[in-house]
Amino acid sequence: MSDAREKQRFLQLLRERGQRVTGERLALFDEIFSQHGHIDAEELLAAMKARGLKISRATVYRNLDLLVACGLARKQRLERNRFLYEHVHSGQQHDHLVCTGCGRVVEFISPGIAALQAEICRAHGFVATRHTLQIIGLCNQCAQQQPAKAVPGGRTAHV
Amino acid sequence: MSDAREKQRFLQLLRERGQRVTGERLALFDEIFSQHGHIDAEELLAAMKARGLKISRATVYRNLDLLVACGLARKQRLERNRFLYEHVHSGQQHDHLVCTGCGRVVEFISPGIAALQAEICRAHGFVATRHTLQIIGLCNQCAQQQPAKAVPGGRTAHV
DNA sequence: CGATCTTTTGAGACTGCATCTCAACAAGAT
DNA sequence: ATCTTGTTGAGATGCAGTCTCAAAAGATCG
Repeated sequence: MSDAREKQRFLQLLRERGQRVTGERLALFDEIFSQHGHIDAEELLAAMKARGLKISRATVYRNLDLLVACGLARKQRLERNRFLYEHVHSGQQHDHLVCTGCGRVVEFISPGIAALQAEICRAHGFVATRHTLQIIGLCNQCAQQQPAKAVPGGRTAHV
Repeated sequence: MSDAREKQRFLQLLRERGQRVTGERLALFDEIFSQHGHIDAEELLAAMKARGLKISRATVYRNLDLLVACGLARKQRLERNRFLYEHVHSGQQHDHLVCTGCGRVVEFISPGIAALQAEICRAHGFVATRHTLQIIGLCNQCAQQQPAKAVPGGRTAHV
């Protein structure tokens, strides 16, 4: 766990901002940094309650936003109706492959795409603060299970 | 207006699917194809009501999804809490620069990025059906108005 | 054209995620 | 220990989107 470093930074940022170090904040920090990947606010809330912590929904949402504001977490809207949060590791911004079959989310990093993005911004005089890139489709396994991916025709569900 | 061609296609698709050609569907089609850019469902509903059409929220949502299923429109989740819809022009998939200052959305196309994405999918054995790429930041004008973009520090709003 | 069958619509209830409210609480300063 | 002020919790509220079901309107056929 090299989270200690991040935690120090968190405490420091709180002090700089004149904000308080509360049990809830530390617990939330621990929870999100113990997660290996992405998690949404409701899951986080449930996980914390499951391990006996008393914390309210409002506090979870508030402090997730706080972590984001501190640059310690990232908030992304993926498919469907939810934000996903993930703790920031080493400042590397990455992008996502989202499988519509199993819901799995795989990260990837592409310096080439990043470079092209920078170029596009330059061309438009646009000052980027961040970006989100998701490639939606089927992962290896799911693609094999549904080989004949017919046109979503007929009177079947409107996805 | 080269929408006539698209409209024929829409009518044809409806028949193929055994679905009905209703006044509401045609009206919605006209509305979204008369829009030059992106629009969300609520705006669309409001716009249609404003011009005296009687149509319900449920119908708007249902038929937007239908247009998407027909490949005539695209649905994207951008920032904040809304889906944006846009009619598909010439099948060109494009990406978006989203200005947090004025809310403007500018489209761009980058074959280079598309190629890199394809490569990434290949490397992961991922079968992509689509993607969304947004670059969030400040457009030319807004960037000049807020030159000293300080760190979002202090006790100001948690964005 | 009118009867019939089936899809579609509309109004409003409902859902789920997220935010807001405000009194009670607790962290940090003195 | 006390005081000040940021923070919390419970529930209300907001909002986008979905669902329900009876009524209305396409399509089909005689």
